Amino acid sequence: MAKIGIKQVAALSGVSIATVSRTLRNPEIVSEKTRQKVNDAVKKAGYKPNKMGSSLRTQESGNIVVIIPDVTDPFNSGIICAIEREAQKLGYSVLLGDTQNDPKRAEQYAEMVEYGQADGILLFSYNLPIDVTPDENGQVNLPPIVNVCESTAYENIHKVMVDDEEGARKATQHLIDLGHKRIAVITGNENTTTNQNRLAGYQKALINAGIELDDRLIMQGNYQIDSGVEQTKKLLLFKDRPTAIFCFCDLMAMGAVKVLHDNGYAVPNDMSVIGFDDIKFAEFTYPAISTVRQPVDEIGKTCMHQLYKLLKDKPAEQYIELKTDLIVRDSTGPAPKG
Amino acid sequence: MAKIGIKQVAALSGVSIATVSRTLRNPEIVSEKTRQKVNDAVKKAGYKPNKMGSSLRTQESGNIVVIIPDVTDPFNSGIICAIEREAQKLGYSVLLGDTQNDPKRAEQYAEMVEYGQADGILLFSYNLPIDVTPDENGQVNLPPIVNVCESTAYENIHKVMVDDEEGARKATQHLIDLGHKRIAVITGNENTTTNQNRLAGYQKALINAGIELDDRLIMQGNYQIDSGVEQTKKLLLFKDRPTAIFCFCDLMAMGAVKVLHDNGYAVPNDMSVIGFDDIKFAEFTYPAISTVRQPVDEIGKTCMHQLYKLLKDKPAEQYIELKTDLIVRDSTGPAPKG
DNA sequence: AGTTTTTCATAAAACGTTTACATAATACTG
DNA sequence: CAGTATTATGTAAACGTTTTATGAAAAACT
Repeated sequence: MAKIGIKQVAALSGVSIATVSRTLRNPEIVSEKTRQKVNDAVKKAGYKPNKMGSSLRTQESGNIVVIIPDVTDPFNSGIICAIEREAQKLGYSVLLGDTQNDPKRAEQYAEMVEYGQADGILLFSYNLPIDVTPDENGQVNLPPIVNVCESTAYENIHKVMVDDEEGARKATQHLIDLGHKRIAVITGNENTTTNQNRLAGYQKALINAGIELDDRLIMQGNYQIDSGVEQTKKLLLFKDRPTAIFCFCDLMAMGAVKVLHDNGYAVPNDMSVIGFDDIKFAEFTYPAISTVRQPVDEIGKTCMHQLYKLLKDKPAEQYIELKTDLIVRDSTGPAPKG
Repeated sequence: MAKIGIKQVAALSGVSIATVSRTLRNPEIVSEKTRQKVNDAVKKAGYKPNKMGSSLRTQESGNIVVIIPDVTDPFNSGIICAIEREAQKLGYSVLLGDTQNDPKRAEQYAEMVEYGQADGILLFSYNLPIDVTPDENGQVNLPPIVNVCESTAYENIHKVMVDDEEGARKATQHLIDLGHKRIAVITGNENTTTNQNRLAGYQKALINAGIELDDRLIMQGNYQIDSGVEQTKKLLLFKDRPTAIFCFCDLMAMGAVKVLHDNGYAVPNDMSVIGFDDIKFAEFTYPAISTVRQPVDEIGKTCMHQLYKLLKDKPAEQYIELKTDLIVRDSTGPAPKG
């Protein structure tokens, strides 16, 4: 069984290969009659246009690569899922670029566009895996790339962000409203912009409420569940324990709740816990975790659309900021008396 | 700035393009001297070989597509992560094929190899998205594909499976050993092979222990967390409640534990719960969930290696079965007296 | 009928590689 | 040193498309 390419289809339908190609890509410019013939032949032969051939010719791979630290994180996998759905609608395939937090790997993935393996990049990271030193003409030539959630220092790049500061402010305010005064945080990785913004939001809320900042209540986590566990343990050792813990992601909140339970604390009666992200299972833990919802589907959809515009040389907003929602569930409650 | 291709590098280093290509792909067959020249030119020009060009010529995309129902499931994302790591080592990129449980999409992803967009398939599904009706010569020509975890009915295909039956048997036996007699299960999607095998394991363990089967204790779940919630609620309505629940995945176990807590049951004192998979956060819930560990990294690694063999026309084992481990944590305990 | 316009199809030239084959250069043999 | 084996390079033909000229045929005007 000889391999069937466009040539075979052309022969079968008695037209030139150019006509076959046109029938498939620009049906409207070929006459009804020949279109029919060609389509029949395509179907009969079971012709599948070779992607590499067309990619080579059009100089478009039809792929995008999403560079993300860890697919295993439920927040990330939620985003990826949303992206993929949207990418497919727009005719793109997604290459997975799980970096495992390794900048080297991020660079390798980013290079995919230089190699023509991908047309654009969706970047979830605060460090830029591409070179932005200007060339002799002072021009930086960026690949189509949109920076999502985590912001790189490089300004001149399209971004889709979440209002982390406001989100954190709302969470903190929620705790304050419940009467909490000693509110600890377990942060994410120190250098991430999400972390910095959330921290700012937390501090602003406290200041705003006239609560003195206490750096001892700022525990350094890393967005991973174990750090939620570790840091909570440390907090419990304090003589003047906090009455509430704001974790910068739900995963750490899960870890916190776990430690609290393990040590006989009731949540929220003895200690309130609030997370961030609203991952899928936040509502299925016990108690259901109060959190700040990030609009995962919207993030995925938006960043893919932004990238699409760049890919198609259409104008795209330089900066888009999405809003969060405070989701109050059962892990936050009034501050214990005394 | 003209685009730099192999031609420019050839010109720059004063050799033919063939030599450049050889220097890059088969350095050993080109003389030390010219190799030097070429490599210098490559570096100076910042040459990045175009993937589409080479793919077209070699008829290899260098991509594999992993077809999986839902990246958002922590078990799945764990696997994907493992696969990706291994794929990279072997020089392959991974295209994400999240089907959202839609067979249509699975077929589309599978077609990627017909279109030359991917070289092989890693399939996590019990229905086959490719056509296996024999041609005129009675031959089926399969793409390079390995079927993982979930088994399709089609025998003549390479598989990497987990011993689900034994895993389920061990879990059930563990409960039996703790004195439980009324052991409910919350199953996965009815048609999946994993589900059938786990069910078989459960039943065999019971029979083996001389415990009468009670179909009312078999609750139909779907591997999603909400179904753990729903089905557990139903179980609690029974006059003769079970004393233990075996959930066919950890997610459903989380749901079960949640419902139990919400309704005032202590786990494991009033009711034991055991899961399956050992997803990353199983140990961080409260109580930490006892479960049957699937060797996620090994699964990912093994199936990728198997696929690699197929891709390189090397002999590959038709069937590989990996073992599970019983992980006893805190959600299972002795059956309540009386 | 002759001219212009429109529509449709073709031939051929890319796209950027790799590689079979041919040739040139070098090393080895007796 | 001629003759042969070996090694290193170059030439040119693929790989499977899309698309730009280009031309032929058909349709629409004088």
